[in-house]
Amino acid sequence: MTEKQISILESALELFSSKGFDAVPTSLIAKQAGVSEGLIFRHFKNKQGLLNAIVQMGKEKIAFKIQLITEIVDPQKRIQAIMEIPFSLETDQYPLWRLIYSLKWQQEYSDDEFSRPIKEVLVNSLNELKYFDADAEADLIMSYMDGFASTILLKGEVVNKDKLLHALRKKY
Amino acid sequence: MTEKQISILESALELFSSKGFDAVPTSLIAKQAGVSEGLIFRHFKNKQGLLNAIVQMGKEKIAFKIQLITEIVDPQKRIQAIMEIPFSLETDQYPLWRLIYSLKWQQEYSDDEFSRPIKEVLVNSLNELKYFDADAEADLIMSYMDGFASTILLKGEVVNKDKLLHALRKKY
Amino acid sequence: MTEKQISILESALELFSSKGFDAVPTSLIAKQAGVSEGLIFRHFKNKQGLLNAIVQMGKEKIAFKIQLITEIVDPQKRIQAIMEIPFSLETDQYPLWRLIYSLKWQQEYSDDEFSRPIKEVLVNSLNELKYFDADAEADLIMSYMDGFASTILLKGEVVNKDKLLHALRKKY
Amino acid sequence: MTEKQISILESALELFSSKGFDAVPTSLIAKQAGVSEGLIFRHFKNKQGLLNAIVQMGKEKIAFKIQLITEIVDPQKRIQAIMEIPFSLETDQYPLWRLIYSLKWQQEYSDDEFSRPIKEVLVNSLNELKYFDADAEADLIMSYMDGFASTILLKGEVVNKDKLLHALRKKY
DNA sequence: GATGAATGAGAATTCATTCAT
DNA sequence: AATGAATGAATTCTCATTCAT
Repeated sequence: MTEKQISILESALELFSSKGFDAVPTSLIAKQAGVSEGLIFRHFKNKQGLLNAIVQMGKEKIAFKIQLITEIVDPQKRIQAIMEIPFSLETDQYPLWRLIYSLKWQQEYSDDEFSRPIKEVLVNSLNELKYFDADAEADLIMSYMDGFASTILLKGEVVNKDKLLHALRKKY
Repeated sequence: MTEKQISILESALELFSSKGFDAVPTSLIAKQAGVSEGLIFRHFKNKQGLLNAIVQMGKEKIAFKIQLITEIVDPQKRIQAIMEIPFSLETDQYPLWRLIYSLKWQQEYSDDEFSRPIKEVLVNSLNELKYFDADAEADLIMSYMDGFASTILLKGEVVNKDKLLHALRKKY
Repeated sequence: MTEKQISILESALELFSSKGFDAVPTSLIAKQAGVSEGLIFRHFKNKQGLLNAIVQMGKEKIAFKIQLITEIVDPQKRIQAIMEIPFSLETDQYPLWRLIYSLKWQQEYSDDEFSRPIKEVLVNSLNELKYFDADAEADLIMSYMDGFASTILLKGEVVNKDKLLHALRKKY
Repeated sequence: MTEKQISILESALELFSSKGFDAVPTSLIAKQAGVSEGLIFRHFKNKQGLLNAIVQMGKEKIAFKIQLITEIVDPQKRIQAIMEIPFSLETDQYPLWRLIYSLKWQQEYSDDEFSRPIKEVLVNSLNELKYFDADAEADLIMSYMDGFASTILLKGEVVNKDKLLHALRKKY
């Protein structure tokens, strides 16, 4: 990937995640990336292709994170690691996650490839722990996660993350 | 409000909530509402005005719901009622809530007028219960709520709401 | 003519003369006249009909002015009276004249019915005075008149009318 | 400036000057210029921007003309040169001048940047000639000019320009 | 006579995308 | 690879006009 390709991806991610895919003209992406308008189409075929590329990168990053978690032997600790993902995100990863969360709400672009691998780990871990209804329990945990993630991604530094994390640990 | 105005609002809500504000052309709204496109602008000034009208109605509906909850005397029960809002939504209210949740992710349209009154009730109730850090605790509860709401609104009938609710009651 | 008809005509004249016929929506005329939008069309058939009505009134006012001037016996004095028309306009007549002058520049609406009767008086008077080329001389005088009229109508109180008039009298 | 930009400017000038700015749709300009409608907006931002570009070019042409006149040493001759500007216009410059004169009558677009430099030259020249009230005298001369210009631009070949010019020279 | 809701044609403007260079 | 001029299809919005009441 050339420097300009990366620049396009970064600008697009930034803009898509703050304004929404449909609200961002490709011309603005090009401008912010410091490239010509045509270049986006040479590299990514069309606007949707640009989104796909970003989403693909996102999936890989998540897969990597999940991979690490899978290696934890204790299922209890594995589950906890999953739940604490939202708290472990670096600020520079926020745009990607914000984009992923915002796309959920749009029929057209929605895609559960993001949550599926996470849920799998949870179900497996819960089964190891002999939970009766692992699937429903996994949904519950994923709900908590989504709630925390939303709070953190949207309120940013306004919310007291440590307090939230502390409460979460006590409750769970 | 004339019949056609209502029809426009309903179609717009339906479409905005499933595809996203920016992805819906006014021509489609008009078509679905069975009115001329010009009528949208006569009644709501512009597309944003149409969104505002929907959002305003939403705020009023929420205010009403909150009002009822405020009348619960036992603070513990009041908090529980708040947390269980996502579970008590009628299916025909889903579009409004989906729209509200999706707008959160768009800088341009985001507006915390929805969550503020809810948080207020929580903070007041927690104070009555002499919680040490009512504000952070309220944020925590709101996180749970958001998580459940997202799950219910997005997965709809796929997820086992009773199971979730049961789990929630046990945990909290 | 009802009060509302007059109100429509006045608002339309005011608006057409300051912004130009094509730049004024009928809705604005209705609003400013304090009547419903539909009423304009009931009374004047269409927007063009409204302009025609104003223009017709204008022609009548001018015809009246010319009539008075025709009654002057001395051809020299008659010519002078013509030339001084721009200086004798009441401020409340400015909008009508501004409209007439602005329409001149639009092919579509241009119409020399305004200047023709004036030129006729001039040519007749010049013939009485045995001018060699009365037609060309009339054009010259009309040019002066147009120049003064433009200056007065556009600069309004900014320009020193007495000074202009004095100069005109001396020169001619 | 590309060929197409020039073509747009020429078509727009032609159309604006004959029908008036507000009476000309951009689609017509594009058609006449042989370009896509979108191109107008790419190059000139919006319809007003197109007008501005034309007006700007006009100002530069006038500035050039004035510059030449400024170089005349004899103030008497300088004034005469100014007065005779309307007579010295080439037919292909008529559209520009017609546009300028028609815009005068529209509040929204009116702009005295056209007349100001001309008046300045006049005032300076009259001061050199020790005129008592140079400013009022300049207004007078500008009135003459405007009158002749209107006549020439609107009547075109119908009017006998030589005769007018001859009369003007004799009178002044 | 008067209202104002409603229409539909068209106007300005945007924007993804193509293409010659 | 990269540019930026150009396109054309949509999109938002305007406005003269009609019509039921």
